[in-house]
Amino acid sequence: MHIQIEPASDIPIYTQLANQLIALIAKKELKPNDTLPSVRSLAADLGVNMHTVNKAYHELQQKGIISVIPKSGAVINPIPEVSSESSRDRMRETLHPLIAESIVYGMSRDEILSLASSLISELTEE
Amino acid sequence: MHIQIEPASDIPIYTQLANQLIALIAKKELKPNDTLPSVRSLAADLGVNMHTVNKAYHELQQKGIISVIPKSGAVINPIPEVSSESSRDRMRETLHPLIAESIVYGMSRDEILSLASSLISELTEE
DNA sequence: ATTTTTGTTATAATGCTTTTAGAACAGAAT
DNA sequence: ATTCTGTTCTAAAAGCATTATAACAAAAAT
Repeated sequence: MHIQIEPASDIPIYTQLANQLIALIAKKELKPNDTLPSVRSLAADLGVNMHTVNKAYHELQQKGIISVIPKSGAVINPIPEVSSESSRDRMRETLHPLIAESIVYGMSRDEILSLASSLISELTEE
Repeated sequence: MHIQIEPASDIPIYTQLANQLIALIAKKELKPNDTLPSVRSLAADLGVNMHTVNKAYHELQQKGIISVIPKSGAVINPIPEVSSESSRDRMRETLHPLIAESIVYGMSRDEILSLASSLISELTEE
């Protein structure tokens, strides 16, 4: 499972890990019902602490993306057929400051939408 | 200047402040060449420390959005006619994990693009 | 059935970030 | 000449991120 952690990044390790797992799920390289590596083995692979991996898993669980089953392991949840309103609301709040920043950088509506479209393609057709 | 800080948020105060200033600039409620309040007066208005406001200002300066002039004040820079490649690259990197998350939540391409479009409208026509 | 592996929990230590506070400085603005 | 400005310094408190050990009980593997 191609995961790369940059210890010197200003993004916390557990967030880097969660983000890359989300990308793998979006790309369907990880599919619903697949099991994730145990926190101990993945921590060993990445050269980080068990608790750091555990924190990433629980962040994903809190977002409803995986289920952590005590004493057993972590399983990827099905991707909803239709997104929930709470998910959409959350994404709107998260996206808001980034869209504002793009505008302030001089990006046009089309430029922003093309960027988003390009990222969607990269994450679904790659 | 309608700025609202939530001290209990998990988003740092200086980031909340920077985000809201960026939104005000995107909405053209703050225009190029406008001066921002002094760090002391804004800190007093918001009930936070001078250094917290100063940190927000310097984050905006590092992003090229304002210029902090020593012993004088902070001024809003012009919005570039055309966005720089480095800005676009940075936004792409920042947007990547959020688009992935949206996909995993079951949002369709159109749903994501509509959300982005709606946020752009909200930030430019409001 | 026994051993291994699993997630959970607890404690502890370290370093970094965030926030606040107070003070002093020198240049700009009034 | 006075006030206001951003800058710099020191200091402290609180929280977060990361690592390290260790122990526990249940699931999985043998």
